Amino acid sequence: MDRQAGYHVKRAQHALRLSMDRALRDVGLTMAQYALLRALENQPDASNADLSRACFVTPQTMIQTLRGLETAGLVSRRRHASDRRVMTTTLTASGCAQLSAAHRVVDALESRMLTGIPEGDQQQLVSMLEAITANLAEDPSGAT
Amino acid sequence: MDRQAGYHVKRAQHALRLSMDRALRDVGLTMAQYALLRALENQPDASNADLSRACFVTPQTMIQTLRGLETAGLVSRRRHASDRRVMTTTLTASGCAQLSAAHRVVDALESRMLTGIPEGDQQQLVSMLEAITANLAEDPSGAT
DNA sequence: CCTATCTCAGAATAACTGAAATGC
DNA sequence: CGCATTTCAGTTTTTCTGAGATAG
Repeated sequence: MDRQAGYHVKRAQHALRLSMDRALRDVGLTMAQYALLRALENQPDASNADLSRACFVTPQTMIQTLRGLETAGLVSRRRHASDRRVMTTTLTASGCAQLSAAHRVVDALESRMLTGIPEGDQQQLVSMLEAITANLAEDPSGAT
Repeated sequence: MDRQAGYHVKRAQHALRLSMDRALRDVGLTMAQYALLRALENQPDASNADLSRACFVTPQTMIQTLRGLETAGLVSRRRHASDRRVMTTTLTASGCAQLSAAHRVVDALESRMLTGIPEGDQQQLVSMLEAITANLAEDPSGAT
């Protein structure tokens, strides 16, 4: 009867990813791009290092996404005022608009996803998922 | 306050995947190989087509995993008795042993993952994840 | 003839590791 | 000097799409 929860987490995430990919494609964004824009919304003027930490990818991976969005005109980058190592990133007007459009389709998807689950249960779901993530993060491989 | 549940599903699955990869590496299996072996345990003598459906990948993807396990001697394949198109796959003794070892580390991981979550809540978690998966599967793109 | 299965081959993806330049 | 940030370059991994052979 064991070995169920992990399977269902994977199943749910797989279904979510497929739906997200499809929904975001209509808006012209990939998952990685959307994640970046969301991170930037939460943390304006973030650096590449900030964004890669927020999205759990390496800076080398993040910068490719970043360049794609810069080329597309959704973000712009400039040198940090006081720390000249850093390139800060900001949403352009066009990027804001595209993010809003993405939010609409993602909110609709999230709403569909949670259909039939009472509000209180949804909060408990989030709590349990947070607990799972925290439990798994406790490194058992010995990084002191 | 919205757009939370999807994020947490992704976070949890990401943490789970990292932990699973590490745990299974000690046993000498990849996630894809473990998924295949589990599917085969649930459905002995499955065909490539069966396994690919069970694991939600294409037959072309599955056959590569299958060949890897065949070369490693964990599964063996032979022609189906009555339908000569089909190649059935079975666990070898070595495959059974390796799957058992994998079950041990995965069960331990699952147990760690669910630390502090009461039994009843765990069942509710599974129920909600099933609901989420079902809700997302309802195709809104117009396939009749 | 239509459908399902298996499999070869090539391509696109998405992430990684290594390494080097710059600045605090 | 040690550390953080950015970025170039190369690689690995995973999965996919296309195509074709075989069989029910």
